[in-house]
Amino acid sequence: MEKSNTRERIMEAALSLFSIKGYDGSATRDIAQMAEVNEITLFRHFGSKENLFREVLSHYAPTSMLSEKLNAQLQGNLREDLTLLAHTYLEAEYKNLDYVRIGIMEIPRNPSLADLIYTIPRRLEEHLAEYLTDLAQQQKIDERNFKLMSRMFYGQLFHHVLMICSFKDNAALLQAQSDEMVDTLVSMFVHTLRYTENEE
Amino acid sequence: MEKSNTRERIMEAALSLFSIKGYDGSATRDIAQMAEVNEITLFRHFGSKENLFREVLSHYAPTSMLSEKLNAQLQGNLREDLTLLAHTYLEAEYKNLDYVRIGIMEIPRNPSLADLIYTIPRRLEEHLAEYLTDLAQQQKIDERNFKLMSRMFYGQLFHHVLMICSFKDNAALLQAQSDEMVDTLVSMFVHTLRYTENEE
DNA sequence: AAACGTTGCAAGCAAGTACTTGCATTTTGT
DNA sequence: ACAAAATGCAAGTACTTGCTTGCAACGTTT
Repeated sequence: MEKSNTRERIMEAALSLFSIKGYDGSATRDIAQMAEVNEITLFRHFGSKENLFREVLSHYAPTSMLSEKLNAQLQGNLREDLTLLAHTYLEAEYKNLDYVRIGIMEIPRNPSLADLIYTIPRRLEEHLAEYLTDLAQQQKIDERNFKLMSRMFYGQLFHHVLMICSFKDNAALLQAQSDEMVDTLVSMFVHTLRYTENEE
Repeated sequence: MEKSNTRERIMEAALSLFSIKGYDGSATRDIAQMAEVNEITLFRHFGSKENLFREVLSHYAPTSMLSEKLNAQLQGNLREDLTLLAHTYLEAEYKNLDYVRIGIMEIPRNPSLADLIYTIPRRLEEHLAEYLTDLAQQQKIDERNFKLMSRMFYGQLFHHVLMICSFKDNAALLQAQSDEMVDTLVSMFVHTLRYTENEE
């Protein structure tokens, strides 16, 4: 095996550099050096810097089968389910911090990136909206604008991830407060939807 | 009067270009051209591109006397006050979209920028936390972690602004939904804090 | 051993970058 | 009206950028 991990090393270096210095700020020479590879090898593999950028994005793109996986685990208890959703989302995004930052930086240069970054939240939003609609039909919660509330739910979580991206120094501190934030967020939803916390 | 608005024009052009193409992506030539000024004039005024960048940031930095202004207008009615705070904040940030975008893009290049962008939210967070603490002492609302809740309040609003930055196309649509979002956000706080909506 | 694909090296090109110099021209303040 | 300050123009410097060419070394497969 071992068949040349060169390509992989280049892409990892590119992901890392792009996320720090942005597309324009990252020189192909520096990417190659970071990957411990000759610059020419980079071009032989990817043809152009723009190609490398695109391949990196698509390779590290969030697969987002999340909603399918989640459906199986939801129990019907609003508080527990929302907590599960929140933690699952945060965990997924923590692994993608570099990717998220690249997206945010390069959106103006390539607007279609916006759709890519927000792929996960988007799908999860729809998923949550459907879940809430179900609960409403069972008359367990009040009727509301569930699309909006779902967007707000994941918006709050995304904002938390963004803060961790932005303040790398205090990131540990913010991450430590994640649990309390999730608790509060979930509580707000539970209260607002007037969910009665019974067994069933 | 009229004493040469050249400097001003250059800074406006720089603000605009930086927010679209980022620091590295913006050529001094293009900035000068956009300002309808010779490139040399730019250097005579600012010395270097880096200097120009810094001057633009400090010049368009949010002054943020907001909290002082707001204190006078708060009535003691939680729902109305939160609504006022939210709309005031959103209005202020809408005017600073370029500034916000620059900050987000260039944070990795200059981490101290993070503090700058979040100046407004930070101060408002403290302000809101104090306000809620007051209400709690008057036993009008339940005791909670008000620092955290304040951060979440403005975090939600900031996220909304960020969406408008990112999706320039649907910006109008998102802006139209601002009011409903604020209503829902405020309602969540009112419900969660068990505020009894009486006269006083 | 032969053939092949992968990588490295030295050198360089064309274009773009921030920034400078010297001089002419316009605008402004007094 | 005159001096001073602000701006424009042409040309150019020193550097970086993405990217290419030609050739040699290495490892794997057959």
